[in-house]
Amino acid sequence: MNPVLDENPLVQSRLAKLEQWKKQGIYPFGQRFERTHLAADAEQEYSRLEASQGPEQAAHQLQVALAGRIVSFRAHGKASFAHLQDRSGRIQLYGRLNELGEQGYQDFQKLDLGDIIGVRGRLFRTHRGEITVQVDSFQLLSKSLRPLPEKWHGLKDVELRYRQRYLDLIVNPEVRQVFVTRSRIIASIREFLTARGFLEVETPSLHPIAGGANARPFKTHHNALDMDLYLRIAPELYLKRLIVAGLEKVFEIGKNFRNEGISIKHNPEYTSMELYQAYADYNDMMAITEELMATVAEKVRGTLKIQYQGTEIDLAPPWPRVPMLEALERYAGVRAAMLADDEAARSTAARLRVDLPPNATRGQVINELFERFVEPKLIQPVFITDYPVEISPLAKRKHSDPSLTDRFEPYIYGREMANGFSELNDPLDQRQRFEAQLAARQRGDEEAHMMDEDYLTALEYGMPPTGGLGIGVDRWVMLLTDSASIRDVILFPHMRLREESEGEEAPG
RNA sequence: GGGCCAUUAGCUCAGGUGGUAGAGCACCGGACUUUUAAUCCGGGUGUCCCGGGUUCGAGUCCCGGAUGGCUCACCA
Repeated sequence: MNPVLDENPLVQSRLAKLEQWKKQGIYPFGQRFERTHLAADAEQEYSRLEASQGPEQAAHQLQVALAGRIVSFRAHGKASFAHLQDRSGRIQLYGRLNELGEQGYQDFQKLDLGDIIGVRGRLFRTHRGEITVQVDSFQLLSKSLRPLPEKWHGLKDVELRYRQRYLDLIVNPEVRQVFVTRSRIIASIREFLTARGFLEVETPSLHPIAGGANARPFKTHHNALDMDLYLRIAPELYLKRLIVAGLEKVFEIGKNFRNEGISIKHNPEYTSMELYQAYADYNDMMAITEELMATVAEKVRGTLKIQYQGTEIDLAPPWPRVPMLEALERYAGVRAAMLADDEAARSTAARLRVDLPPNATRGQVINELFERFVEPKLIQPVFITDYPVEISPLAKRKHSDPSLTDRFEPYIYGREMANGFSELNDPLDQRQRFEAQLAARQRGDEEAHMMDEDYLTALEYGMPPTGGLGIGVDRWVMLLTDSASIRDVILFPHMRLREESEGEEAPG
């Protein structure tokens, strides 16, 4: 990434060619070009022609106009081969002196890897069997001034791949495939939900109060209003206002922003899908979760048995439902009796050498023990249910045990994939929960909720019993594209700013 | 933020114990009208991440810093 364009000799030679084109009266950053085919369509149509008319008859019959980037070039004296890449793939070009003429062929040889051209020609099949465009004419549509990464090894440097994703996408076809799959996943989600009567909505990203999740927000400022705002950490509380409004079935796919660490599983901005359904509960949400995830997997992978990082995951519903306390006993040997109250829970944690704040509640202990001992073991899809009320400030209490909630999270490959519950619609209980969160905040928990009076007002008008669900789309895409890092499924993952090369920091 | 590792040509990478920087691709010049990682002949194009230090001499050793990867902590 040399900011000074003309220092690099490779760039120098391309700039020289640029001048040559200009001298010939050809502006090297051209106009629109009318294509007749994409590379893949041209190949397909030619194959059909061969099948119907026979290979000899088909040759040089099909006229095409294609456009794309030159990604390989093999000169053979008075004839040259190249590959042209467009969004559908690559097709070979064959340019000869015979068709192009003296000047045309000279120009053809002046092309550099990376140049973007439009070609017109006729298809034929070479001796080696590759469908190829015999180029009759071409025009330079955009001159490339920088050399592309290596053609055989591609671009490996992870930092360059993320920082200059366009290069990654040009030279690494499997990367392009990941993002095509990502797009298909999101399209499938929309299709699935709209077919079931859900309304897609868009709620604000700038929140006066960051709510709907336990997370640290980014802060920003509105100048004209002279008002601090937060980038949303979840759309939840706005979507539930829409349930109060009577929209009944809504969903939103969008970005959340969390001011927290970056890791293989975390990007500061990430995509979530949240849905809310009036008159439903968390059992309905589990059903919709497994059905949605299975349907999308089937659509993009063609199977419910997918490979992830060498492990087979079977997404076929129904997935088992296991209450959290039961999971703790089954996977960690911790019985519910050992977690009877705050005191007992803390001493159990101490015995298991799990560090917790001295005033940790029973719910926090349960959550901590679960994450530590159970989560990594949940490889095949499973719903963990009945989360402690202390860590679920927006979920409805269980009828049978008010210390727990009607909440679930599906786990796959040891990862939390989603979060859903029967929504708390009792405004009085909700106020108490917020107050408990405020108390936690005062004790230094920066991720605890803020008081949201406006949301409470909405609840006070009456919200129907509602099931809600949030899915982390990026992690889902990781699973379905067998990607190890969240950065491999985000086009431009967050990267630190490069240090300016001038030595601005004081020596010693 | 802590720990470990990495950073050498446009790209992919080599460079025991300190002694004038290398290969493949790409690029430049030449040959070649069905090649495909084309081939053949000739050419190395460099801020060895940055800044100090040790040394007669540093890509290599020491210190500090930057960026990235993995990992731990926090989170989805």
